[in-house]
Amino acid sequence: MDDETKPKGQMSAEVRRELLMTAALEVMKREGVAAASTRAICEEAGMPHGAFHYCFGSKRELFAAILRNGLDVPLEKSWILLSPSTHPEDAFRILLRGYWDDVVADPRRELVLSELTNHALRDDALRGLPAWESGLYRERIAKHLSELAERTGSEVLIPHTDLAEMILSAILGATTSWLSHGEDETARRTLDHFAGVFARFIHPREATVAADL
Amino acid sequence: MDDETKPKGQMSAEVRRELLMTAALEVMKREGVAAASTRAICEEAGMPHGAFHYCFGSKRELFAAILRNGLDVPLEKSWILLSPSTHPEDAFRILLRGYWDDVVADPRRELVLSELTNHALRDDALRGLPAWESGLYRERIAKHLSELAERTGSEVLIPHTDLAEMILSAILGATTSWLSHGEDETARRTLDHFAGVFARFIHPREATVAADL
DNA sequence: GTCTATACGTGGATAGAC
DNA sequence: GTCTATCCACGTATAGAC
Repeated sequence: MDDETKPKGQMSAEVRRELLMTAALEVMKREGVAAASTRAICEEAGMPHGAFHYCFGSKRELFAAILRNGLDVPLEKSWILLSPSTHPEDAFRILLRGYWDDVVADPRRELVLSELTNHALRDDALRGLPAWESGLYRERIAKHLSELAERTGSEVLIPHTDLAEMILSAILGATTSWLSHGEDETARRTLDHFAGVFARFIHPREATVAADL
Repeated sequence: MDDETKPKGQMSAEVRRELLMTAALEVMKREGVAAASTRAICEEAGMPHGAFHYCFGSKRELFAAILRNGLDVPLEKSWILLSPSTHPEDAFRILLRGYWDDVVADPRRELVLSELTNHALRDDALRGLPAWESGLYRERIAKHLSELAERTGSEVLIPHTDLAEMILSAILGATTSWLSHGEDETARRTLDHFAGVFARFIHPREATVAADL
């Protein structure tokens, strides 16, 4: 039962940091980022309040750790679902629906993501993290677009990063809007519309060109 | 100079409420919603702290008043710019660029809008306001779409509210993404791409149909 | 390393003087 | 109506006992 060699309820600061981070996210989802005080987080983690400050130098460090860890892995899973034979028309629909499944599976998470991003943007020491994360996602999507185009022998009509940013914006916007109005069906329909739109940016390459191989 | 009949620095509670609301927005833009304490707001407005609680019963009431007042008037101005002869192709570009001009004219405002919405979503007494505002905007856009279609003798290929929601999502998403990465050119390009996309949902009606009139 | 106790500031809200 | 003084809960962070 005891996978630690330490005598009592002792555990490495490393483990404690993990516990505090997950506890923090739990509190944030339940009561909001503003309510996630160091006291509330420690209580959630079952630790005394004093534990906090020998795991993290300050609350800001905890925020930085959470943001750096990456909160969501948008789309990453769903790209894998695409088989080489998948039509671009269907590809984006599968992709956005996969994303939406993740959202409805844990809706509060999206609100936390927005709150955390806003929080970071207001803090000089954290302001860089949203930009970094945003760029990371865009690059990933752009890379997947290249692979998709190559696999299906198609070409993307605009720069890959442009389409990636559009996809990111559409996802983000539909989700944000849904947080406000709460209409599941509307969000689903909006994403489906966008899927159709994005597919039109993927154009099958001429057969004659393919023959060059 | 004195447009008040009251003897001293006296002013109606009505006026004070207005002053507090604008002061609150000022503080929020400068330091964030979280930093907008009743004390900070009163200081900004040049009032003593005690003034707050005979203008608003609670801080929540101030938030409700601000949210109900409507923070942004998205697109509303720009629709007017469209002349009857404007091609749908150009219409959306004019529209989204007009929106973006407003954003860059006062960038902090968008961050505040996001913060305020998140705040409201966490408060049982305020949760309804974002939904109400969201629905209002969608309706307005849908109405303008109808007018645009009628004026140009075109038809919209999907339900007007569907396209309205897409426009709203695209705007919201592009703005939110821009708040993170801060790249003005990227945002502008993204919105232009979306403008082109939306135009394809507007289809000129058959000349033969128009002849029916 | 671990945790208790505490320091110190700030928040929203109110009582009561003017 | 207007404002001062104050209450009390809660925030981050630290000092120091174990």
